[in-house]
Amino acid sequence: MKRKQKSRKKTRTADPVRQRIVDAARTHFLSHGFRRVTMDDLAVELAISKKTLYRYFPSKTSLLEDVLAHKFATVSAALEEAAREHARDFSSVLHGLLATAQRELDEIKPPFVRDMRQKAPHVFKMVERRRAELIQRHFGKLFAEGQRAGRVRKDIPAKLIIEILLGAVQAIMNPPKIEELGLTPKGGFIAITKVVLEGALLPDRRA
Amino acid sequence: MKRKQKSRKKTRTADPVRQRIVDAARTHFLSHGFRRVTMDDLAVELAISKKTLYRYFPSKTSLLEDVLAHKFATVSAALEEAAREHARDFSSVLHGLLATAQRELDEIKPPFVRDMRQKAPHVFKMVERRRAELIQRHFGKLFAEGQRAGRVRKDIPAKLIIEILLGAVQAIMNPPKIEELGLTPKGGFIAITKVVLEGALLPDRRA
DNA sequence: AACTAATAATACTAAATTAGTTTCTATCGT
DNA sequence: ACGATAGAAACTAATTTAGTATTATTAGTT
Repeated sequence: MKRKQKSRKKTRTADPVRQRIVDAARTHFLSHGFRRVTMDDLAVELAISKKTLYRYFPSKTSLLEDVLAHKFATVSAALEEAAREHARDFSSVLHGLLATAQRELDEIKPPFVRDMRQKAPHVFKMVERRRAELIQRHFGKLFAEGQRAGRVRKDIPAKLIIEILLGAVQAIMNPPKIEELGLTPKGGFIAITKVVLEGALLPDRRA
Repeated sequence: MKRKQKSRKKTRTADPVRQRIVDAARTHFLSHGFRRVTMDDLAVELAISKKTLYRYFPSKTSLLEDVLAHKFATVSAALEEAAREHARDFSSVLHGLLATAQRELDEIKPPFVRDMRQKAPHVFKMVERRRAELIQRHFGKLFAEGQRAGRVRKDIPAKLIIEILLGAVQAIMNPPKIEELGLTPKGGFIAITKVVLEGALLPDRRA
């Protein structure tokens, strides 16, 4: 009898041990890749036994699935929160969304992407798809409104403008570049959004 | 006879392929650890065959040795250069040395240290020893002069003051903390050196 | 064209590592 | 004391990896 019958509604997400495992796995998977992180490593780092690890997750793969699900949920919530918090005007919301996206996406390092692309193409596709959905949902709405309000040019797909912004942020907002350019993190965002927005925005007709 | 003619004064170390290998290995070893970087990974990344890799280095261990030797040489040269460049006054030199040390030491991430400590204790000891030598050589001289000149208090070992400084830099000068504190990288250094120096320096008697 | 030297690509092997299981023992709340 | 849980460690089967050998290709030289 392996199954626990007592509390079947033991909320999957609220178990603190489970949460600790997912957190540690997320950190290491995303920064070092899936292959490179062993279950033994995780157990040692968490100071739990492998047995306990496997009590919470039947396999390494299932742990990865939970990590990804959790990560997407976190990012989506953070983007929503950012939009709500900065809901003053277009560029304010955009700024908040970009900063949040950068902060969250920065955790995903090349080794992880390489691992997924190479050894789990279906997972890779899924990640790409969900990334696109997230962008569409959180940025797309903003830009669609901007276009309706005549604040954003319509001759270039909003999706493309968004990717240009994200690409610029990804390229600039890393420590060496920041230092090289003598910026603060905040200053970097301001500069990027200023540059791209003043290229992307139509002249304000209210003036 | 076919021979490289480009720089004859460096015939021993100037092989560009060898240099590329050491560079890539350094980056990956120091950031992900020794275990987690495979020779196949390196070969693929460098777009060379394993055969070529093993033509330049007889074993993975020998590659590690070269990486470490090269790293120490680089750090030492960078510190010398920093001291020369900022050779105006005590705090200017110190500032330059700290910034350089931070930049160079930041490449060495926990997984590498863990690997060395766990699987190659003698290498770990060697690294620690050479680190201490470097610090002694580059910082020690500066502080000894400072003490002779009556600019640095003598009742606390210079070595300890230096480690306090380095510890503070290590603790503060990472992106999350920098952002959390709303600093620029440069501003962080200025704040740290100011705080610690004004605690470490005797009042200037010329006034 | 033939020769030489270097290398990419690939396949291979022996050794090491790892995902997942099992056994044994200790702890803890009831 | 009981029953469930967890740590520690040994274990196994499957995978991975360091290092080697083979072959084919390229480029320069004679």
